[in-house]
This record gives sequence, structure tokens and C-alpha cells, in this order.
Amino acid sequence: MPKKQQIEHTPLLVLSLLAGEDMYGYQMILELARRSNHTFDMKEGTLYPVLHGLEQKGYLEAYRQEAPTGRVRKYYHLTRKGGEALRTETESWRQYSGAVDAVLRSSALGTA
Amino acid sequence: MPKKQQIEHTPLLVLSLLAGEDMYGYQMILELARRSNHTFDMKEGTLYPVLHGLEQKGYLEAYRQEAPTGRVRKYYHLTRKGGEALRTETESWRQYSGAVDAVLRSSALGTA
DNA sequence: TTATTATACATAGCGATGCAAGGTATGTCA
DNA sequence: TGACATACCTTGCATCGCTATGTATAATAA
Repeated sequence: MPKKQQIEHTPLLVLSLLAGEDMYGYQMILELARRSNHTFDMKEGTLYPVLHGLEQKGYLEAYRQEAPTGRVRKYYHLTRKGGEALRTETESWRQYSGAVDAVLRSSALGTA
Repeated sequence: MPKKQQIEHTPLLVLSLLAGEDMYGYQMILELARRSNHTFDMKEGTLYPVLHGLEQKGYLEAYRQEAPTGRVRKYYHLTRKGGEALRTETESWRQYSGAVDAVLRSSALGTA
């Protein structure tokens, strides 16, 4: 019985990760797990399509670069447009999570 | 171009509403809009299937009651089992929203 | 040396979720 | 009478995230 835990804001998380530094896909998965204290365990089947979508929207730019190990990685860079999207998405998130909290609080009051 | 704004935690919001008092569907939509300061505008096509699902799980019990207006409304009552679900769902939400916030913060630091 | 694991990217197909759209019915008010 | 708000419900569609799978290379273990 597979368990769902992800909820949508995947693009926000991706844009957010890339605000600090350029990253490649696999690295994003590891970083996201680390920074979220393993609450997020993003799957490759989730991430890669999202990356391609964000690139098509002009939010990200990709380039290939060889790692010290010899492997070629595909790095993503946040564009100016992507930075703007990050700001509006962050604002949406605050709005949304604040609203959920407000509903939870109002009910908790009713219970008390 | 239809816009999506809802993200999933619909059952959590419904359970939360019913923690305070029994409500009927239409009322939940109005109350949710009010308590969320109109961030949530739940559609009937979203709410009713969710109510039926929660009822089937034994989280809610429904009963019909005539309103002063003469109309018969279908009220939902939160069961004990539903109350437990509410607590675990609330905890999941805190976990999730906390993780998103953590990721957003860590990236913001990288940018600063 | 060979096999396994970790790294790294990608896509097809499935299930669940939320919404638009439509249907039914009753009460209220102009 | 007609329009609108109230009140419930369902069908069908689009989107999203996950599972599963495929490909390929580097590191490590047996």
C-alpha cells in the first residue's frame, strides 16, 4: 500500500533550491531530503518532468558540466524570470499555509 | 485557462471544520471561505466526494435535519475515529509545512 | 574479475485529486 | 412568474506525483 506524502508545491521547492546555487537533478533530491530533515523524498519520476517544465517556461537554464569524477552532470541555473516566479510562489505558499493554519486554529477554539 | 489553487489537504480542512460543530456541505463551503479569509473557495465537485469518502471510512456520520426554513439539510458529525484522524492529519500538516518553510529558509540564506 | 551498488538522467503508465460542467430540487423575493 | 440563492449530487477531464522501467557510468565489494 503505497503512501502519498507529496502535495504539489514541487516547483516551489525546486526553484527555492536553485536560488542558492546551481544544482543537478540528483543533487536536488539529496539536498531536499537533507534540508527538510527527510520529510521530502522526491522521486526521479517527479523531479525530472518538473525540471523540464520549468526550463520550458524559461525559469531555468540547463548546462552540462563534467564532474571531478569524470561523470557529466546536467546543472540547472535559476533565471531572472525564475527568480520572480520564486517570489510569487513563495508568497502563494505563505498565503496558503497561513489559511490552513487559520482554519485549524478556528476549529481548535471551537473544540476548547 | 483554469487556475488550480487547492492542494490536497481537503480532508484535513473538512475534519477540522467539523471538530467545532456539526455542519452541512453548503455551510462548510461558506465557513471555509470565511475562516480562510477567502483563500479557500472549495468547489462542490471537490467537497461532496470527499465527504462521502470520509463517511465510508467511518470518520463522519451523516444525519438529516430540517432547517427552520423548511429545507432538509444533511449534517455531518465527526466520529471518535474521525477525531483521531484529525489529530494525525494535523500533525502531518505541521510536519509538511514546517519542512517547506525549512527549505525556503535555507535557500533564502544561500541568497543573502 | 565480476557483481553489486551508487550515481545520473529519462520516460511511460497508473491512480488519485480537484475542477468544470451539468443535473435535480426547494425556498425566497421582486 | 421568473430569477436567484440554497442544497445536494455525479460525470468527465486535466493535472500531478509515483511506480516501474530503461539506459549508462563510476565506485566498491566479493
